[in-house]
Amino acid sequence: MAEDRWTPPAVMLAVDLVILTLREWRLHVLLVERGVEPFKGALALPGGFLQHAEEDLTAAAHRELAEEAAMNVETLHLEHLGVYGTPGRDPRGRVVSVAYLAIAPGLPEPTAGTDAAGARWQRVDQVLSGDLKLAFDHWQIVWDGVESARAKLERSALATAFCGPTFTISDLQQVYEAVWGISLDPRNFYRKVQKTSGFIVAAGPERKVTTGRPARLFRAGPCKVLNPPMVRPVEPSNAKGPEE
Amino acid sequence: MAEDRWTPPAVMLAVDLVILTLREWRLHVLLVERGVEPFKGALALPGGFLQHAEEDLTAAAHRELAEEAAMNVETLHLEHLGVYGTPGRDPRGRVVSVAYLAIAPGLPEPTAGTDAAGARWQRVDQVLSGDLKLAFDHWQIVWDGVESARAKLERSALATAFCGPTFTISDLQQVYEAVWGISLDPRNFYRKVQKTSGFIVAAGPERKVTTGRPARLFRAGPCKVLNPPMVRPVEPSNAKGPEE
DNA sequence: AGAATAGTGTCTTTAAGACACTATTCT
DNA sequence: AGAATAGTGTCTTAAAGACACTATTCT
Repeated sequence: MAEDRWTPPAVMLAVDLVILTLREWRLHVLLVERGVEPFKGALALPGGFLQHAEEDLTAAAHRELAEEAAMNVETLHLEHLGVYGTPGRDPRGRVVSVAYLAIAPGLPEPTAGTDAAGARWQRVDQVLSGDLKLAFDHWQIVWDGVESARAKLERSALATAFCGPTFTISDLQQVYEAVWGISLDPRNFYRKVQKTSGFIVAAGPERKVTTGRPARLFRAGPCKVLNPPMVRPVEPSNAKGPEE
Repeated sequence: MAEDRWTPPAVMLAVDLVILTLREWRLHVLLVERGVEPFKGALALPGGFLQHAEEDLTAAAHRELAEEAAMNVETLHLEHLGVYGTPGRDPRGRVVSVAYLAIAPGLPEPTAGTDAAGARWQRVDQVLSGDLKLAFDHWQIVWDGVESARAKLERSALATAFCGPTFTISDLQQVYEAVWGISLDPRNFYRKVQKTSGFIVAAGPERKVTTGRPARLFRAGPCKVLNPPMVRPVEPSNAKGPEE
């Protein structure tokens, strides 16, 4: 350990991206078909190695997104999700991957980039159920990303980011229902979001193009932290201890 | 980008450890005095480079803890805290550091290890206030670790882990007060913890060695997730949006 | 008129916040 | 007796859960 002139071992550093969006009221994740070995042809998260030793991690993440999915979304807010570095997770050697999470409204249809044979949106439920197999440990990364997104809806005003610039209250409710995978009472939901000051603000008396009574439109409000938080109904397990 | 035989750049990977404990009802963090350049002599978090390319990250974290603080705490549960990889954060080159967080009850007094001139507990408030300067970006890492610990107290039964095997309710209250840095109403606290099923369980009719009425002892219960969570009083800022 | 969707009101229950009092040990 | 700490009870208020009804547009 205290050898002279010892230099630390080098590892390969990669970034992986969990990009979540809502399409047809279902949560989707951006996946690419790998164009190179290993796992050539398999589905995987967009991502890749750092390009040079001084590249910033988030810069690498944005670059990979552009390269593999031709998505030049500079405004996309990437957030640290976790580190995946178990030895043996990548057959090419020791690869430590830093995962980032982004959540956004209807993103454009991606197109194939240089390193991937194709990029497309896949339903998250099909990934998590195992119907779609992913390369490496990417199933775990997607799981962690979805869990993180679900938790964020509780305390942050993130749900509005899933909608367009303006939206109706039932649009917003459908975001919660799609991400949480449950259904909510519309009456209690209306009350809750309207009394959470700064969550949503009216966006003019516009109307909407459907049958039935037209809905009022809203925009995201200035309040970014929901207090009190939205409550996610608890699944029966572990709500009560097995005491008594 | 699509060069043949291109190999990714190597980076140096380090681990850093935020070990939090409670001593004299104040939150303390384990710091070492650096024995080598850079920042020789300065205070820093325990941590260091991976030893070999196949070392597991958590294994490296435990090894550094043993080396730098002579703390062989195999049972210590380390949890991923974040990644700190801004280019330039380490004068030796591109170093990406993975930070881990551990929270534990009265840990032993550390002793100096091989790579550090000394290891000791420092009060977290003195670090966060800037009275104690830390090497690298370790101030930020400590901040993130403390924030994470504060948030964990809300939804998890972690606070019991700060106490010994048995504890009184006011012991537990003091954990919350020390970590959150506020004071709580003992009557409401009693009610809350007692009605949170599975949080604490009675540990016999034992008594305690102080003046005044002896207190009942409890042990940590089986319930790991607090539902509903403990509520942390909100600081006045951002509780309300600036609307209306 | 009737279908379809939007929006509001009320009652109940749970739990937090703010209080004051009783209980048990010690010297 | 009095000091010191432990523990309980009550009232009020905020907010979630569970309901049924009214409102506005379309065909």
